[in-house]
Amino acid sequence: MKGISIKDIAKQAGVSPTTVSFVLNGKAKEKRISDQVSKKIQKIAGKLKYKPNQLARGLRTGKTKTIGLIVEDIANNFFATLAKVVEDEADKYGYKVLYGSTEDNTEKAKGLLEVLKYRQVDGYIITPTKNLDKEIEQLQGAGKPIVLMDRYFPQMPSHYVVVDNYKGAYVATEHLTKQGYSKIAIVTTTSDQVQMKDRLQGYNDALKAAGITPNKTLVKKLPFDLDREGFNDEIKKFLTSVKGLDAVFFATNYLGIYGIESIRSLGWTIGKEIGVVSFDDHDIFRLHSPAITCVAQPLQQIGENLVSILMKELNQPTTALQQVVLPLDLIIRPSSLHK
Amino acid sequence: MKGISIKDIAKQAGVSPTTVSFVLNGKAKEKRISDQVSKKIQKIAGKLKYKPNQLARGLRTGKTKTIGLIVEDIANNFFATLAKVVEDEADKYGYKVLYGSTEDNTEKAKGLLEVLKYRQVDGYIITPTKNLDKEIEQLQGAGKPIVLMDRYFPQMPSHYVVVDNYKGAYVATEHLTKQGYSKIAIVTTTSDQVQMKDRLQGYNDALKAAGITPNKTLVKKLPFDLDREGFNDEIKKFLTSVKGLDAVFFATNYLGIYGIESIRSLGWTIGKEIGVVSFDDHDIFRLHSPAITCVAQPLQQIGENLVSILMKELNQPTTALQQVVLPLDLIIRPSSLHK
DNA sequence: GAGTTATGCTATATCGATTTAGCCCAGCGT
DNA sequence: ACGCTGGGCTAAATCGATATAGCATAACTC
Repeated sequence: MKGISIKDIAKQAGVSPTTVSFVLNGKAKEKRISDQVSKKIQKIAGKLKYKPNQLARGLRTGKTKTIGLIVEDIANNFFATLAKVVEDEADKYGYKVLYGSTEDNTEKAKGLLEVLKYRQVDGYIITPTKNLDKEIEQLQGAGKPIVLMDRYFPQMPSHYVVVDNYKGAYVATEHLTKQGYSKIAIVTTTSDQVQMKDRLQGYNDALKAAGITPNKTLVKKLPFDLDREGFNDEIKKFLTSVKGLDAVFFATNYLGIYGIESIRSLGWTIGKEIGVVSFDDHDIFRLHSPAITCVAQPLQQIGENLVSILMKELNQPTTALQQVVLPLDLIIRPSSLHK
Repeated sequence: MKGISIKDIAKQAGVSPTTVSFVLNGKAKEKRISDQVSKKIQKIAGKLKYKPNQLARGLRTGKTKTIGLIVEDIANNFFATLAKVVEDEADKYGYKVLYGSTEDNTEKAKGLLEVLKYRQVDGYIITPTKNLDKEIEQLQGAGKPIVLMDRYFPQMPSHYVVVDNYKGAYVATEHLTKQGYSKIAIVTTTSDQVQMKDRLQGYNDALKAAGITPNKTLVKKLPFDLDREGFNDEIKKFLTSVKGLDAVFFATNYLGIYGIESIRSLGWTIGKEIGVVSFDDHDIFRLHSPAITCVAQPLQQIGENLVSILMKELNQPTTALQQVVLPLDLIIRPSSLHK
């Protein structure tokens, strides 16, 4: 039970494998194969349910019809949902997806790139970790299409699809100031990559615009690799250390989730004693009591853009960089309204 | 920049590609290659960072070191987390994973199997949809190792890893009865696959054991393909239609999530007016106020078992069926304590 | 009717690895 | 000196598809 090959069809049709290949690749006209033979081959191929062996084809053509998707953490709701969008979109073009999670670890990311490379994926969608620019440039140099997501390297030209992190954070913070909150903290990551920098900058600028002077003691940066308890401990320690704190902005969805948990275990009432806003939407934020205000990312759009750019590059590489910055939505909920 | 091939190494070492292949595949001794040559080849391969082209190797050997993972919905927390475990475990054996979501749709599942088949994956981990048994049997007949997860076909022999759904549902329901709830509804899916049947059976039997007669008007079955609004409408309609209802058991995590949302939009207080228990744990259940009692699945264990069984079958196919039923944990939280 | 062009198809090399069959040489026995 | 054994290595076939070069035969030109 090894599957039908092009030879089987050739034999049945009484022609050469070459002819079969031409016909099945739509080159019948171009290669001057008669309609008669052409139809006969089509019919036999249909009857035998012939599917070309992708390995053989890939070996010969160098195209595997596979794309590599590298995310931070596939178990995270944001990336999982995005992965599904990417998978669905890629499928429309006949591409399959190989995934991998970096856990925000550059060594793991390098390993993933290595594996995907020798599996000959045609193109990459990458959520880069810090310092991954060297490897990415190498791949680009090798002519592999790459689209970055969620973040990019400002000093390195590349295609990317990101969201307007600066404005998202600005609007979220501005919303808090307008609600009357004035001692507003931010809990963010230690990452100094562009997306987090922008969010911090948006937060700072919104404060200034409201006449509030940003204060370093109101900024807490946490590493990615803590466990749940670690996050909760750090957040609690931080929140209790700030005197007069009346609101917090969590800069990622997982920080928001840990943040809620921490605040609750401190016995504080969200929306009363402390205003809360988080980056990224999540079922939890919608269902929490009170529901949590957030800056939602347009997942469907991000995924569509990623795949469509990659496909364009796969089919007709251009020199023009495609850089998409999508707008964010502030979804206002009770967690930030009761000052 | 096409990557190093075995020929490049052969040329540099002044030997034939055959020799290189033998050495790099650990057959040096067996094929009587001298230590001298062997070491030289190793060294050159290391220096050039040689990675075998998986396509070529796959074409020749029929092994792609890739497994196909078919889940119900990769965007669902349960499957996403499991996917990550599977990915990590598979990686330990040098395998990569190709994913796909069925959306509980048999046609989509068939399509996925088709694609994975002609991508020559070595083995499959499948969350089967209804009526997928024919296709699965065919694959088994073709000698492809398959491990089913989450559910299986009772009439069809196969390897599988599932949880003790019957007992899980039994314990959850029993817990409710012990807390004094007596009019206990269940919201489950229309699926008549074994996992849902078992859960329903566990629910029914626990009621009987508590001296309560199961009542069909307390059972609501919903299809998979509703949207959020559809689920909420149906659940609300159902819950309000039952007179004297004092508790609900939601048979999957997404039903639990929609259920919470529905109950809240009805203005009922969970844990007071209505007891709630759900299958599967989820951050939402932990963080909800009140937190939701649930039957948690051992994700790590499930993933480890799936991969280890598959690897065993890949390396030394046996006739012995490996069927693992893992125990579940009832995590008691306030949503079911205040009768 | 010799030379040219078009038509319709095929033989063969190729992608990069693995695998089978077997060559060549040295050493040994008799 | 002849045959035999075993050590050390390689040529060539193979996996399945695609790409290149080219071979017949028919048709057309003048």
